[in-house]
Amino acid sequence: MKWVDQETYLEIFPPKEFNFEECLVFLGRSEQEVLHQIQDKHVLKLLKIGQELILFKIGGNSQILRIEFPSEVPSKKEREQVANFVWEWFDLERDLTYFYKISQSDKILGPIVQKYSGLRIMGIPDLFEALVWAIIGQQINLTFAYTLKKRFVEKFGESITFGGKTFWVHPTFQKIASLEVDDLRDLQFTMRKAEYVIGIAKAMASDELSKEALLKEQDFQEMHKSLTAIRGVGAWTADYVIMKCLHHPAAFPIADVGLHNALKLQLGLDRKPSIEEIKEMAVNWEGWQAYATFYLWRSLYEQAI
DNA sequence: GTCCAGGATACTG
DNA sequence: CAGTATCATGGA
Repeated sequence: MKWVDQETYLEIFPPKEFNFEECLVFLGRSEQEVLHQIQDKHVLKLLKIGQELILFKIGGNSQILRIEFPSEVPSKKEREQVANFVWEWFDLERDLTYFYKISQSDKILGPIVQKYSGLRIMGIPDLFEALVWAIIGQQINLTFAYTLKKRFVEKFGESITFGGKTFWVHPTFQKIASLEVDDLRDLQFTMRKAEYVIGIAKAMASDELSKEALLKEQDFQEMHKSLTAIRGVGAWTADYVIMKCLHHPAAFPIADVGLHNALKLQLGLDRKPSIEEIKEMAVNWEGWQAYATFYLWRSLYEQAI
């Protein structure tokens, strides 16, 4: 991680192939997002480190990210954790050279990689948050998924209010582990989704499930197997979490409806491609399926504007 | 009113 | 073991 602690603010130096504005576009895709806010080309986010709630604001360009603390400057140790979080959130450890190289000769990826050059997979570093978001999003439209997430966060998360705006952190698994199914059904979770989310919270509270343990597995197949062993986590959810939280670039949520729609649009098809057809399109994406998927999602978002 | 949503599981034959 | 029903609600 390349960064400098300037005491009252931080500077982070991303690798090449980075475009802050492209990342901002993705972060700003929903009006209903509650876990960060976009204001005047800056992102504001609240993070809980230990017992402290830390509000920070990111601005920048392709060369540098500058992180400020509008409310209160945290301790040196906390500042380092904020820098670590941002580094992971923007997937800055990843070298995209090879992805861009294989994209050049790819009919599908070529145009979109050029168009959205510098976009990085915006992650969900918190495992519980990643799993909950994936489960909420199963088989419902994204607008409704955001509505459910907002209710969930505002009911069980923590917040601070600063400058007339309220900032939220995602509920902890410790808190959700103590809930009953009806607590989530009240928010219009389905019975099954309520059970899945509470079950996962309990597994994490008892340390049967943790990000550290999953990352130690090192092998993509093993991670996938461990995740799909969890009730409520099928292949799509496992790939989504491996992509957004465990940062494995070969994760491929191939059954994703958004992916299907993006491919249909890019190729001008009159129907969505089949799984088999997608496998053929993706032969040259080997090792980079997660980035291919993320860029295709990005192409879909622009269409919605 | 109809169809489909960033799927997964339980049930059925 | 493969196909089918069910979940539950919103948006187009």
